[in-house]
Amino acid sequence: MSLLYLDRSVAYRGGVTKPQQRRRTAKERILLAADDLFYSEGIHSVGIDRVIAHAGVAKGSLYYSFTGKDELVHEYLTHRHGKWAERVTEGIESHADPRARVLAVYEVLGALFAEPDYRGCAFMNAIGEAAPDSVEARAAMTFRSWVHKLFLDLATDVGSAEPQQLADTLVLLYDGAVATAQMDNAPEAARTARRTAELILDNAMCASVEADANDGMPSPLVGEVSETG
Amino acid sequence: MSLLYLDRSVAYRGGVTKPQQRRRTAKERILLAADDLFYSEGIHSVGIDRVIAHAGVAKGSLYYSFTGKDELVHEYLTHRHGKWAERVTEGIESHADPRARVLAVYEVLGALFAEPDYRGCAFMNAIGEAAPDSVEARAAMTFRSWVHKLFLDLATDVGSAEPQQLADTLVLLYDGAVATAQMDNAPEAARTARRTAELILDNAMCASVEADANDGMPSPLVGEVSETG
DNA sequence: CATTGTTTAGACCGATGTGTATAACTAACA
DNA sequence: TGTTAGTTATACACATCGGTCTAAACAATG
Repeated sequence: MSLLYLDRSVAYRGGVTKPQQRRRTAKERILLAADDLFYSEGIHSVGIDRVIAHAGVAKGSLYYSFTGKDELVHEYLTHRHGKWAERVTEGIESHADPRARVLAVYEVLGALFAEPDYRGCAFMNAIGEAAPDSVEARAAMTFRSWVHKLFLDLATDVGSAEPQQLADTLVLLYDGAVATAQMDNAPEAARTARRTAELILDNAMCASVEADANDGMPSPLVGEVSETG
Repeated sequence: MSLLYLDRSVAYRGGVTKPQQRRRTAKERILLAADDLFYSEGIHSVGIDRVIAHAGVAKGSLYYSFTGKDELVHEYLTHRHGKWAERVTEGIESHADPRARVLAVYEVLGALFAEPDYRGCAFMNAIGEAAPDSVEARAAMTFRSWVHKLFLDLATDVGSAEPQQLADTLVLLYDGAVATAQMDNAPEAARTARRTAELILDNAMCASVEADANDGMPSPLVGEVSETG
């Protein structure tokens, strides 16, 4: 099939002036295909034969570009992480008010949930089918660190008295929205999370004011709760 | 190995007077092994050879008791559903006050998260690695219906003005706790969820009172929120 | 005792899994 | 022009997958 190669030659040269038009590298196409299939069907459910078929690429190209499926999985997850972080950051940076910046995260979530092929958090899904010390688990840990830092920074900027506690709650609302949206196919979970976040923010502010006024007396929000477990 | 059969004969007879001591049926042991392995390592990651080895049972016994892996997966999930529903119901029924009954769910969650082998929601994990129209997806739908009915009933009993909206939020907190606890290995997520639920309940009650007082004016909780997605 | 339902061990099947090997071709570049 | 990196097609090795089959042993019951 010299036609394919002709196509490719055009693509390679075009990269200098119009990089977005060039034919994708085999590695890129493999990663795109893996992203598509792993996310929509699960990592263990998709064999490399499916991946290369979907990418329109020879098996040799996969093992030329990646050491094996593990590395492909790792790059799939880091790719997901990067794209999502970029998207969330964009949403946050479009607002100046600290409170609006917090709520922006749930609005980005809402947009994500509305996408027809939304199938939950890639890291959550990956962890659910992987061993504790796997590539998936490690990538998920990195992702979670990012999530926590994100919300802790936002909670700090918002001026909460207990930024860590506020951040924990915001993370919980984030995870809840993600999980509910997936399991119930319910994009409106983002709204529910956002609405609850507003309530939490109001109360966190209120609590800090109360704490100032009450001279250190623990507010209801901060007070210890009896837990059975 | 006649020893094995001797063992089994003792077990079978003992069933009448001391049913808890009898040797388990092959089917029971298979289901237990499947429950253990599927939950801790994922369904696709565990082959039937692993299951029968873990159960200490011959392969023929599996296909004598189940039509195939699909049926085993189905029974694994319905078994999980039943056990969890029982546990939650117990926790709820130990309280009379409607508000305490709601919070009891998050206390049961806290106890679950504290178990050393907690690895998230079996249905969430199953869905994450399964096709949209699979056995897993169907079992998950049934489970989710139960979850929603649970919280809608609780929200109604608590006397909220908008029980459906309250229920949606409680479900989101439930899912958030489950997901956060798994991904961060953070059992304290149950507390965070419980604390937030208390806040929501206060506000829901407050809102209904306000609604009565304000003669139909929408309270902040009920008001529409601008959503981007 | 004979029957019936349950369980075992193990051989076996075809399909699919990841990964390797080879030989040829293309494209870019020195 | 020759070299090298990237890519293709294909065959193959080897393990594991879900599942079938058989022959035999055991257990409970009538």
